[in-house]
Amino acid sequence: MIFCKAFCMSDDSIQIDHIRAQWAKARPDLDTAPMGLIGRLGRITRVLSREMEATFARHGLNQASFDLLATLRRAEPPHALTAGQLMDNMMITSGTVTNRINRLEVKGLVERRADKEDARRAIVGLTEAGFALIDRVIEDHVATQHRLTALLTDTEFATLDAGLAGYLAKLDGRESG
Amino acid sequence: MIFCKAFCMSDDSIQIDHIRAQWAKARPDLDTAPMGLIGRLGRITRVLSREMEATFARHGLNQASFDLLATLRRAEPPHALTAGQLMDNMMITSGTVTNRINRLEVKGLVERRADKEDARRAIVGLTEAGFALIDRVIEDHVATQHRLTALLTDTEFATLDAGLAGYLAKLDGRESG
DNA sequence: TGAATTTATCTTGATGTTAAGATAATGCGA
DNA sequence: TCGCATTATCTTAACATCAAGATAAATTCA
Repeated sequence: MIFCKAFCMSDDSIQIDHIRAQWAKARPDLDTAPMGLIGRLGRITRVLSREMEATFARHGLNQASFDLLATLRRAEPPHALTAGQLMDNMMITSGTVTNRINRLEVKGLVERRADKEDARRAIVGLTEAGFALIDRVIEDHVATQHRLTALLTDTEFATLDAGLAGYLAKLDGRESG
Repeated sequence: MIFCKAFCMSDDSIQIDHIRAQWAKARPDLDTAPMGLIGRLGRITRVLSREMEATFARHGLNQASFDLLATLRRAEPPHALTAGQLMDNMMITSGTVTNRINRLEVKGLVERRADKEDARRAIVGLTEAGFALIDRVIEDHVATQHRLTALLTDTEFATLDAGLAGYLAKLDGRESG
């Protein structure tokens, strides 16, 4: 066997509560209640990411390339941004931006256009093929996200979404707020 | 500027709701409500991960190496597991397990011991140094997690934790349930 | 016993990420 | 105008991850 549990995510995968029970034995002095919440957040994100990656893979993309194409697609026409703007939008380092652009440029999905105002910059825009592709992928992606959240009732969805929004606001507003 | 927004996570970082507003303009036919919930999940996980990585880094570790040491520490005495057991526990591929063990073996934090029952296996155990280190790190880690969840009131914490637990149960119980 | 199969782990090659530093264009102040 | 700090991007080196396949030991069963 090369790989199993990580794909199945089945019941016998190690559960968060089981991990907490192990810690309770090994280090009964520790209060691991936060570990429960944070662990579940990470586990859910992981499960969802895997499913979404599968959607991207059907179109020959991954999370990284989808992220860049989607960022360009939802930008104002003509759907083009500089590397710096992409860095800010996607919250990744400059080296990662360069790498992502390069991969997509090779595939003919984006192109670098000279910026007449500042020769240091290149404007990265969707090619015709890139625009057509991301417009198909985003529909598939939204459908996948619907499927993944359809497990929740409307009330559960609203409660969870509100709880997450509140927590994110508090996390974001710590230093700068 | 090499890197800013991704570290600050300040108010001017691109917000989930802003992304949804962009999509509403670019593709008004799409219902992006699920994107809000899933996006916030991912964003929160990312913020928390970054803070926890900082804790690990203070001890010369990262998420990957902490994960392996912690898995061994909370296992039954003598705190040793085979590569396959580590693979199941950490939900990673066999190659990743090998790589993680190698890194920690070089650092003298874990050691491979021969398994008399099955020569294909090696039993991976904490060294004295590894045991002492993870026992210090886990305290720091738990403190970090407390700090990160202390932003929530008791009620908010309980509501969010219950919502996450319910969602995770539904995600896990799809195929196999 | 001996061949075929299964199991456990490791190796390889590709991709993605970051931090740090290199490269090169811009623009400000003297 | 010239020099220098700033800005924008790219390059490099190190590391993490996975899928696929290689290696080697154990097990099955004829």
